[in-house]
Amino acid sequence: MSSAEPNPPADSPATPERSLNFIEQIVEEDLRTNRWGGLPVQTRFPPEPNGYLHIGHAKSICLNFGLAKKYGGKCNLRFDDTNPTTEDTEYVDSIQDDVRWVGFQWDGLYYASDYFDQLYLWAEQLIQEGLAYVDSQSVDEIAKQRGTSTEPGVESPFRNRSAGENLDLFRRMKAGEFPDGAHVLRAKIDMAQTHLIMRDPVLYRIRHAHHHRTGDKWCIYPMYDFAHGQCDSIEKVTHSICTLEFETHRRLYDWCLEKLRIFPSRQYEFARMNLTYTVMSKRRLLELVKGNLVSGWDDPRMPTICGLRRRGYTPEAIRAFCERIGVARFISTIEMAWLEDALRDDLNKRALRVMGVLKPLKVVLTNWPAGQVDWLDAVNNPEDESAGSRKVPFSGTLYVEQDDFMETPPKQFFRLSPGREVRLRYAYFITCNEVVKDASGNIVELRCTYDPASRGGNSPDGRKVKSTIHWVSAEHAISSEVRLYDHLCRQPDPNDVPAGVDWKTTLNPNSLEVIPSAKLEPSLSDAAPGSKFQFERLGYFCVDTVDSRPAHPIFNRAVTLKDSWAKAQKKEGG
RNA sequence: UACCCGAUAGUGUAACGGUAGCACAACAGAUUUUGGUUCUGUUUGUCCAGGUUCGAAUCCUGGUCGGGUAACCA
Repeated sequence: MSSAEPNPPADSPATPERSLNFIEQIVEEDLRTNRWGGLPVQTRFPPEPNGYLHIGHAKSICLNFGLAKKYGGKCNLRFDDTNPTTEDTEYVDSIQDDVRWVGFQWDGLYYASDYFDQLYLWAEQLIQEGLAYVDSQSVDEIAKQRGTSTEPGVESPFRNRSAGENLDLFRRMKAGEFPDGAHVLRAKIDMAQTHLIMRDPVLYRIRHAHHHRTGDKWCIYPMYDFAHGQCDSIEKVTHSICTLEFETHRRLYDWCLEKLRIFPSRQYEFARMNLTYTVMSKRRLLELVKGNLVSGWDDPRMPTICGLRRRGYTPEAIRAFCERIGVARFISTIEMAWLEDALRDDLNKRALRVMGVLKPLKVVLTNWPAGQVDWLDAVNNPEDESAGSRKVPFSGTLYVEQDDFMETPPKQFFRLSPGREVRLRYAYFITCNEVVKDASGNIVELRCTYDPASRGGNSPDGRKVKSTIHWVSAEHAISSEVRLYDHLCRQPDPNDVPAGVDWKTTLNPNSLEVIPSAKLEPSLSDAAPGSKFQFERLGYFCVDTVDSRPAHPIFNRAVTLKDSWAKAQKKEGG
């Protein structure tokens, strides 16, 4: 990870060979040509503290921090807090938590508001040099004069105020002499520019609002365009990476740095991503929270970092995902399967295996010695020998999954059915002899016999079974609430609705299924909040960090296991 | 509409004038005490039309389609 070796040997075990993304190419080119005169690569992650971070931000976090790490540079966390009316410390805290959780530590922690004094001085400088003026028109008037893409704008009648008058007015704006909206400071550029952003953009506006950090010190606040580039410049950011919608702003970004004659940070834009079966915009996420359509920002169905964390995602999986999706200038739609696959890939190697039955079907072993309990060895993780094994209790009354029994099975169904023998994982072969139904014909119990010689799961005579199913001992099982999560939206693109139809109609009504009392093996009774397990043959589950109580864990299903039987069935059913 | 940006298998992403590759998905098979994992194989692609060139995904021209911008938001 050190920058000492610009060209690590090909047999370096560090990271597998991957081609450079376009930003890495730029960085390497800059390094090669010594563009920054020996300055380290400096990046920054610049969230506005007005919402929670989501998986899209994770991409930016991994890019910015990853670049610094890869090239031996530094990355700052900087809050872009220039709009006091929408920002709050609640978000400042959550954002820091999330960045750390994703796995990065910033070099400097800054706020745009740290630089308000300097920014103000720069504004005065521009005024003095005739590059900015105070406009006393209303929002509407200014908007009207901006012109259109085809027609040039018209100059403000206040455009040619003297530097002295501008300075006086600007100082009085700062002093609080005017109400909101009375004046703005504008750059004096060119009202005929084809790039509308350059038609005398607003630099400062009056806002008599309490700021989460500077309190009531200021009543004028710089606009994004008059803050971001300068903040980058102050921090000697070499590569200022942002999303595509800021592309047109780059002209103004450069203009400010050039006119102020300060460190020439460069801005580069990459495409944000979309994820299938979910929404990502702050506005829509807020809609879900405010409308109580989810339980909060950290609802495990949310694509927020805290939601994914609560769901059971790991930082490693998130980072692997971000690495895999790449960086480009084309707005991509990533399949949710990629995210899920990244989690499975990580947890497969690390998660301990346990057995749990979600929808229990009682099995009585008719030849089991009454009252006997057998403690059987179960491997904790076949992918990791060092994870060891545990003892699981077995008795004459068990629960198996309802889905693992069919009275009249199709030919491809290998699991339990009348007259058929299957293996109980790590236990015995059992054969189903009788199906017990209630008055209305529902199957309520299976009566089976077990083969004592098959203890551990192998028959001495070498006979094979086509299937192994999971189970729990009825008298030893604990009952736990299990929450099964599915896609937030029912169609890949929630935006793909007819005009006038609310995207919320695409929400998946079955995105959460609560199982009040699943039957789980007893070792799970004291599972720690946040710990993750593979329930064999079902999926990866995480102990909920919010609602679990000591000795009463609640499990969230993070992701299912791949299930080729379910897939085949689904295909059959159309 | 104007300006800017983009377009490579189903989805992403490489190839930087010289054999279109990789991952995920899909499909088929092998292994398997998880219908998991792992392994092997297969299918599917350069938006269109011209031009330059021995040779074009790549360079040029025109078009098509998609996205962004037109806040006293960031």
